[in-house]
Order: sequence, then structure tokens, then C-alpha cells
Amino acid sequence: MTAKPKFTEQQKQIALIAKALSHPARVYILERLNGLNACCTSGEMIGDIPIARSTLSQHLKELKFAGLIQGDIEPPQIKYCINRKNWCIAKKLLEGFLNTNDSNPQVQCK
Amino acid sequence: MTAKPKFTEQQKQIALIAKALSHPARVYILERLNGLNACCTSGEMIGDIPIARSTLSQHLKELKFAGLIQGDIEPPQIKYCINRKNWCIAKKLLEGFLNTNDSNPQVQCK
DNA sequence: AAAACATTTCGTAGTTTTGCGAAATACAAA
DNA sequence: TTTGTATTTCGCAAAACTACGAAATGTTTT
Repeated sequence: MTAKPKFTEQQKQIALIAKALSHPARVYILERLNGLNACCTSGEMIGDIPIARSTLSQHLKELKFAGLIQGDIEPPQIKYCINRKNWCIAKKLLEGFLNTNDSNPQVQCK
Repeated sequence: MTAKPKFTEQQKQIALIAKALSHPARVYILERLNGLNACCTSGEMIGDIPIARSTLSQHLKELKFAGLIQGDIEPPQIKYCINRKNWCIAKKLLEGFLNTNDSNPQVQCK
């Protein structure tokens, strides 16, 4: 009677990162903060996105919790930026996953 | 009074793909089907993953719905494989998103 | 036709996500 | 200290997700 293996930490990590990206509003936020002008406030974003202020706030909170962004207080505003260190970690994990099939020469995406 | 922009199709696409990857079981399935031995059946997977048969079936269904895998009937079994075409599309979309910041030389991940 | 096998669908339950407006918080300016 | 601005937290409701076991489906073997 062999026990069922658990999920690996990596599988759980990848799933968590993917969950953070699994809503269009959060994709938008990350795209915007990754752009050239980089950081901005919730107030600057709200006009460009079809959701209420409080909802945007929740999405920012989630991304912050996931570690992908950080909020630097600049009274009377809060300036949000990508958390570069964690972003790079997440990016590497996800890219590694997307290239799971690298060793198989028959299935490269052209 | 300018209307709020909607989310772009691309943002919605990326979010959908990310959602498909947002559970460890689905990460596991995709890793496995992307491996060298490629395709396999639900029955072959069930021993290596800590969930019930019916739950695994649901996750397979979701991945099929997302277009990332396909199930080829080989009585009395169903052989699941990566849907290469859609996988490549998804991979490109996600990689494009992860490299949104490519034009900014200051923020490359090392 | 009956038994066995692989897998899915159904029914149900608990948890999480998403969304909004109203109220609360925090700070700056008047 | 009152007013105004920026943002979050709260309270709630609807929808979606995750999970399981039991029952159903479809196919082969006996």
C-alpha cells in the first residue's frame, strides 16, 4: 500500500503565481507597472479599467500579497511598483514550467 | 464624460490561460503530458496525485476546455495529450506578457 | 448476456473569488 | 480645526471553484 505522492512545492508555487495572473484586471495592472513609466497610483489606474475603486483596491491587495507588487506611501498617495526581485523569481518559475518540454526536440513551438 | 476602456482581448486571454494553470493538479498534469513519454491516461495519473478520480476528471475537463490538452479515445481508455498548437499559442502569449518590460534595459532579470 | 474495467457525470457541500457602495482611514491644505 | 483628496476596509450577495462518493456510461472480455 503505497501512499499517494503530494504536490511538489514547485507545483504549488507555479499555481499560486498563475492564480495571481488569472484576472484581466491583474494582468492589466502588471502590464502597466512593467511599462516604461513604471510606477503609478491606484487613482491613475482607475480611469483606464472597467471596475470600481474598491474592486481595484482588492486586486492590488492580492498582487501585493502574492509579492508581485509593492506599495510605497507617498502622501497623500500610494505609489505602486513591480517588486522586481519577486517578479524575476516568478518569471523564472513560470518560464521553466512553460519549457518543461525543452528536452524533446520534436515538440518545439516554431 | 469619457467611457472607461474595457479589458483587451489579450488581457482576457492571458487571464484565462493563467487560470488554467492556477491549481497544482493542473500544473502536474501539464508537466507530465509535456514530458518525454508524453501522452497518458487518467488511470496512469491517478496514483501519482493526491486527489480522487472524479476530481482529476474535472481538472482534465477544465484543461480540455481551455484547449491546452486533448483526449483521444483508445478503448477502453482515454489517452490525454498536450494540444501542441494551442499550447504554443498559450506559451507565446504568456511569455510575451512576462517580457512586457523588455524595452526597459534597467529592469532585466539576471 | 453478464461481469469487469476505465472514466465521466451527478448531486452535494464547503470555500474562495469577484463585485459594489458605504463607511472608515490617513494625510494635506485651507 | 475643518475641508478636501486618495485610498482602503467593511458588509454583503452572487457566482465560481474544489472536492468527494455514488451512480451512470461505454467498451471489452468471459
